[in-house]
Amino acid sequence: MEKTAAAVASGDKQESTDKGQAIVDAAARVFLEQGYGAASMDAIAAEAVVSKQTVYSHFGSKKALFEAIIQGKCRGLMPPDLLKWSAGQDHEKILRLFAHGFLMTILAAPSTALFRVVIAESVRFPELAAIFYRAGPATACDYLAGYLGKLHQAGALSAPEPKESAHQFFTLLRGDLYFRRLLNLTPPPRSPEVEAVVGKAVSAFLAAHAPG
Amino acid sequence: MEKTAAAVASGDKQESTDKGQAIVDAAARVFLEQGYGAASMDAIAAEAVVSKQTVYSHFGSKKALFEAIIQGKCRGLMPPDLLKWSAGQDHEKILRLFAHGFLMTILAAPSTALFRVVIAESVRFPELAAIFYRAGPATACDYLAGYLGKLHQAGALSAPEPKESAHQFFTLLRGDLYFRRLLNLTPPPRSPEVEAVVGKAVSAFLAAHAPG
DNA sequence: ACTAGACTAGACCGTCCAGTCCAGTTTATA
DNA sequence: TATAAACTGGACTGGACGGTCTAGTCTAGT
Repeated sequence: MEKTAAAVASGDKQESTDKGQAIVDAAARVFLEQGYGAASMDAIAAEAVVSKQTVYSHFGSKKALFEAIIQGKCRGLMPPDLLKWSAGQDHEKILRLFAHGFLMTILAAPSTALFRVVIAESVRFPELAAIFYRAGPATACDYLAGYLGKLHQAGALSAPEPKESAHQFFTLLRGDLYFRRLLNLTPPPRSPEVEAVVGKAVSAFLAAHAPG
Repeated sequence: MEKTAAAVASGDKQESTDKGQAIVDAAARVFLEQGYGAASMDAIAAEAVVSKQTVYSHFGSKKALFEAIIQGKCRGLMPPDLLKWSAGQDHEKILRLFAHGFLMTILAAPSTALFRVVIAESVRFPELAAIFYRAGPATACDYLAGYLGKLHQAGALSAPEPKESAHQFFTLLRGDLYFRRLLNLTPPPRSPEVEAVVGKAVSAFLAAHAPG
């Protein structure tokens, strides 16, 4: 019972037990694949190879389980190493590398599945949408804005409002390919296709931020 | 019975009868508000002030009704007059006007509601996602590409690949505001906020397409 | 050996929903 | 006015689902 209460109260805690982790994994799979409404607790229990009662012991309700899963997935949205770059290098190259990693991440199946579910449930679960935004786009934007601010000070490019510029950078990356991906009209792209998008986006961004 | 068969066979036909139209309107409201799964046929019948049997006489099943509604909504996605512009004017001003109208349309409640539902059901109803894409983004893109092609020939800006450029224009418009709107984190914006987005987007676009 | 607590399998309850059926009523047309 | 079609309203079926309950098993610590 201790575990139950703890898990329900603070979704932050990692489910340490085998069963708990199995439930989390299974629920993530089922929810991201089928959405909140279509996912059944029976299906999740079966997927976790666990009795339904065990699911309810760990997470008191379908809603609580869903919120815990989505919050957990949001936490892992942005790979932290993606935003590490050393100063004093060719900034165009760095931007390209960063953009490539970012796009490959958000175009991959897990990210799009999560995004679709969050959008679909943004009316029923407004907090989850906010958590998603903060953990994903907002975080990435903050990091990039810091870097752009340094570039601006160094005179490498003109970005007097780094946050605005960072938003525009990500906006350029979320182009038609991302749009079609969201609508499930195209499978996760390979690196070369992403490279093409990155090239055009970075060029346009630098053109719009030419120094002087 | 004639109407029934016809309506089911070809979703293209307009529901001309009062009841038929009432069902279409009600279903659109309920589906866009609640999504496919959460919408019940009883609720739709009640909303249309019609018996459930009448709903089933016009549209044979929930799936058929949903597809007809979404297809109909997609058809009206892009206001046709939005893309009419006369030649020989200040092209920056024209682009701004066009962008403003486009953004106001896609940020309004009906468009975002439709988009959310289409994304949510893009796995269960892949054809609907394709129809949406063709009727909305693809159509708008084609029109703009035509205009950009003329501007390129006239030397007003450099757009050797008008379709690519058109995509980039729309991409710039679908910025952070659009993103937050999708996630239901912000209400439909007023004209001034949209104007600010348009200003930055058009500036960046023109900078990246400077002639010569 | 005893005990506490996690776990299982599955029956079970109440609810909701897609879709059917039907007896009776309205409406338009000939 | 006669007739056919559209429509109504509500009962009904069959099944799914969220959530609860119970009887009993397994395991670890004492």
